[in-house]
Parts: sequence; C-alpha cells; structure tokens
Amino acid sequence: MPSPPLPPLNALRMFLVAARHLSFSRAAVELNVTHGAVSRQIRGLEAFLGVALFERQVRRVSLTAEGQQLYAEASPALEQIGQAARALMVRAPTRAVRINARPSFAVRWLIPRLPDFVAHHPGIEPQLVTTLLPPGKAPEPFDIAIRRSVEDWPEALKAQPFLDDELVAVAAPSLLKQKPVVEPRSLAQHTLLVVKTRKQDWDDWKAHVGLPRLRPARRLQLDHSHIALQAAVDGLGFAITAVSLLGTDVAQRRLVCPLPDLRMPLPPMYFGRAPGAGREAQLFADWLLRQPTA
Amino acid sequence: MPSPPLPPLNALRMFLVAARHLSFSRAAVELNVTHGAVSRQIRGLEAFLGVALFERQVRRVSLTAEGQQLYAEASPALEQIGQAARALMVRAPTRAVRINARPSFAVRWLIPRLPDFVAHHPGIEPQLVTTLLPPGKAPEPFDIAIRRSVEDWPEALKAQPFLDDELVAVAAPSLLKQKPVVEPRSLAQHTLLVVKTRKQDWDDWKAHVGLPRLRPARRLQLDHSHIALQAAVDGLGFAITAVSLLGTDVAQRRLVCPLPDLRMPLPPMYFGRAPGAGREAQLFADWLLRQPTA
DNA sequence: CGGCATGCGTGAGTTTTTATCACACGTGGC
DNA sequence: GCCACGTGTGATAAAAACTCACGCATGCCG
Repeated sequence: MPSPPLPPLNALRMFLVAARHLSFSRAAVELNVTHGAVSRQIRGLEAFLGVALFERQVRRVSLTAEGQQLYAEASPALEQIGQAARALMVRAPTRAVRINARPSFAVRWLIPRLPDFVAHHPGIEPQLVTTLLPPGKAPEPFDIAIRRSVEDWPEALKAQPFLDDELVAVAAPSLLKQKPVVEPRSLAQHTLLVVKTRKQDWDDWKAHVGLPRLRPARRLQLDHSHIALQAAVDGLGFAITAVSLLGTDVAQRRLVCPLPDLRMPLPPMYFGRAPGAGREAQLFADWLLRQPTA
Repeated sequence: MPSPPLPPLNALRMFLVAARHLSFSRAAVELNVTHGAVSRQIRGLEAFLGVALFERQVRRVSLTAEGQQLYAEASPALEQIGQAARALMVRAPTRAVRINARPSFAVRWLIPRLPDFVAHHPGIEPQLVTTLLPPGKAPEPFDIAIRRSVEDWPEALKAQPFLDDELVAVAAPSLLKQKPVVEPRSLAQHTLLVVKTRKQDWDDWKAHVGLPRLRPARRLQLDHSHIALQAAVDGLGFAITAVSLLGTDVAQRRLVCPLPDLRMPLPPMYFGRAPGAGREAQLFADWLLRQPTA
C-alpha cells in the first residue's frame, strides 16, 4: 500500500496559523478555539514529527529552524488546497435557504445564530425575509417558515416545534436601582413597554401572575419586540418578552429579570418546510432542532 | 481574521486515496478503516463543497469532472506536505526504543504488532533484541524488557503486567481429521511437540487437566515455541502454547484447539522500563498497555 | 434463472478525538 | 511587589469519527 505517512492535517493547519501570528492565543482567536486547543494540537504535531517547531520563551513563542522550514513548505500547499476547494465551490450552484420569520425573532434569535449555521454548511446561503404576515400570505416564496404557534398555517408546511419558551418581565439594572422591584405590585411604579403587535402579552402575564388589575405608572408603545427590548436596555421601562429573545442581554447584565419565578409558559416556536423546499431546507431544519433550548 | 476557509482535511485525504483507487473499499483497506467511514467522509466533503466528487454507479464509483479537478490540484499539495514532514522527521535525532524479549514472543506476538506501533509513532524506531537470558543478564542495553513472570528481575525495572494469558493445546486441522481428539485421553494417540526451554509446560497442563500420567505416542523436541507452532501448523503433532502466541493461526484455521475448555492459566506477560529509558520507552509502554488482550 | 458475491449507503451505538474550563506557572512592566 | 499576560495541563464535556450490521442493486456463474 503506497500510502505516505502524512502528518495530522488539522494540527498542521493550526500550526500554520500560529506560526503566522507567532502567538498561540491570537491563532486561537482566528480559529475560534481556546489557546489550550492550539497548544495541544501543536504539541501533537511536534510529537509526530519528533521535532520542536516552536521555541517557548516566556510569554512568547518563536519558530525553530524546523518550524520555519515547515511553515515555508506547508503553507503554500494548504493555500493551494484552499484555492482548489474555492474553485469548486464557486462552480457549485448557489444553494440558498429562504427563511420566513417575524422581525423580532430574526433580529434577536436567528441572526446571532446564523454564523454557526454557515460554519456548519458553508455551501448554503441563508436568505432571510422578515414579515408580520402569516406564512400562508407570505409576500415572497420561502423554504422555511418560523412562527410561534401554528394558527393560519397551510397544512402542507407540517409544522414542528423546536424551541420551548416563556414570557418574563425584564428591565435595565439601573432602573431597578432607582425603584427596586421585589414583588409584582411594585410594577405599578414603572413604565411598561407595550409592543403594538403583541398588546395582550402584558395582560396575559398579569392575569397569569394574579394581578389582572395592576395599572402601571405609564405606558410606552413600540412596534416591535426587539425595539421594546432595546428600550428596556436603555432604561425606559419594563419589557415583557419571550425568554428566547433575551439573547446575551441577561447574561451580560444589560437586562435583569427581578421576578424570575413569575414566568408564563408560551406556545413553543415552530418551523415548517415549504412543499418544494430542497435538501438545504432539511439541513436548516436539522440545525434548528440541534439548537440548545437555552 | 484573514483565514481562508479550508475544506475538512482528513476527509480530503480519504477522498484522494479513494480517487486513486476508484474504490471506497480499497481505500478503506489502505486507510485501515471500514468502507462506511470512507463513504461518510467523502459525503461530508461533497456537502462542504456543494459539489459531487464521485458518480455512484452500481458497485463502482467514478470521478466527476469536479472530482478529477480536485484530485489533480490537491494531490500534489498533500504530497508536498508529506515531503516536508518527512524532511523534518529525518532531521530529528533517531529516537529508538530497544526492546528485550524472548524469541518466540517476539516472533509471534510483538513483530506482527510493531507496524501498528510505528504507525502511531513514526519518529520512533523499535530495535528488537531477542534473548533467552533474564533481563538482569541482558547481553546488550535495552529500554524495555518483556517476560512472563518477574523472577530474576532487577528491582529497578518496576515490572508491570500488560497481557493475561493461558496455556492451550493446538494442532493442525488435517491431523485431527486423521485421528480426532474429543477428550484429553485421545492425546495418547498423538505426537507431542516439546519445547526445550519450556519442558514443564506439558506436564503442568496435564496435571491441571487431571491426566498427570498421560503418555503420548511420540515426543518431538524443538528449541523454541515458535518453531513448535510452525511444526504444529505443518501437522507434526500437538503443541502446548500460550494463547498470546497463537496469532492468526487459529482464526485462519491453520491451527485448531480441539479441547477449548481445558485451558490452564499462565502468569501474565510483564514489561519493565530500564532506569535510563527515555520518553520513547514510555510511549512504547503506553502502547503495550493499549494492546487488546485478544 | 436462481443463488451468491461484491461494493456502496445508512441508522444506531460506541469509541476516540478534540475542545473547554479552570487553574498553575513564570516573567516582564508598572 | 504586584498585576497582567501568554502558555501548559488535568479533568471533564462535547463533537467527530468509526464500527457494526444490515439493506439495496447488480453482475457473475453454475
């Protein structure tokens, strides 16, 4: 069997990036991994070759003579492979998946996650169409529709849930510092941010937590959930929103949820594939189902 | 981040091998994996590129135009990487691991497995010294000693068991066709192959299976276990041997074990590292411990 | 013309690899 | 002297790869 023993290629790839930067940490950033992963891979490559490629000094690494040689010889080779791959990819017919979703879900859930989808399926181009209309009245053709609940859905879409959800009230930490909220009643001191297309959310939530008659100090009406959330971040008042739309705002303390126990279950998010949708849509659906509920 | 999107490199490697053979199965043999693994990797590469690389016909595959192009461009590139790696490996100081073992174990267990070790550690050259002397009286320096039992071992070797073993009686199928053996007593009809350095094996075994006085039709004395086994394969009589030394002879029906229940436990095989042994010896020891008991 | 062998595809399950997290270490700058 | 920075590493979690066992379609051969 005429098989030349090749070095571990992914380790080589990491080595080349690290050699270019002369830094494991910066290479890790470029490769979207931790510095530890880079360190291990390069150690593995060195073990395979039986040669040190980097000299480890304090807080800095430099290439040994062998490392320089390997960089000089392997870098163009991988470059050539990249060229060849790109040549084939452009030849490939652009495979797109057209996604029909409401604007707030698109902005606050889908778009932040799309880079992950593209990373897994580099040949597929997501095309996003946002609309407030139900899928059956979509202004443009689509492959995948995403909505909460399946009212008004054409039968053919075969709706499938992929994300459980809840309604919570959130506000900026600075706002709470001025007028703390430790029980629902305190909301009467605050401005409630009302979304035009989801006016009933506050009433549903108030009923669910047992305060149907609560009247806020003020109301501010906005026309999309994501705008209401931005207003909340900016300290304008309390927003009522699906947990799925919170994104990193809670984790990074731009928003807090002062009444974490008072959540109201929501119908899950559904997606459906259009009848004519191709394999790309299937891959997108699979990816949706893989997304963690968090 | 100026990182060109590279295709999955290990999948590419499999693709090149498969393209060279125009067969997934033969590629799988060369790569020491199953055909399913090759199939999946190539599908993954095709999905990444968004282009079919092979045309699947019945029981045969052929390259598409895109596949040919990729093969033509990527093959030399990987070849160059292999060259570069090899250039570095020869520059590396030859790292050797000197192994001290008895001849029969070397021939029938170790040598068939050494290619696997070399595949895992291409920079390390195993050097085998066979001897009948105990490790303490070795004629040459060594890094690793391998024996059954640890009598006469210098303390410094820190013996460690790595392979359980048993004693069984085996013979060629053709011999058994002439004079079948279904109970131990039938051995009296046969020639027993006796190894000069392990004369007690037959007596131990006979005592263990409850026939201490059994007298064979004939004895044939040979000076090594592996020679006795070869004699058994050639139909000269029954050999008594450790299961670990059987190799593929039983699987491929060159030898059979007509009394499979009558096995006698043996002390396990041990290895020990010489005090001055380096990292290579450690890697070899790790590899030994990873070997399946089978 | 049925029975068998061959080569590839695939779902389920398992093993191996890879990456992350969290912490340690050593040093150079402030 | 102390902190900040970049790298090494053990434990563990996540992901990728592989195997197994089976299915399918077809050509070969008695």
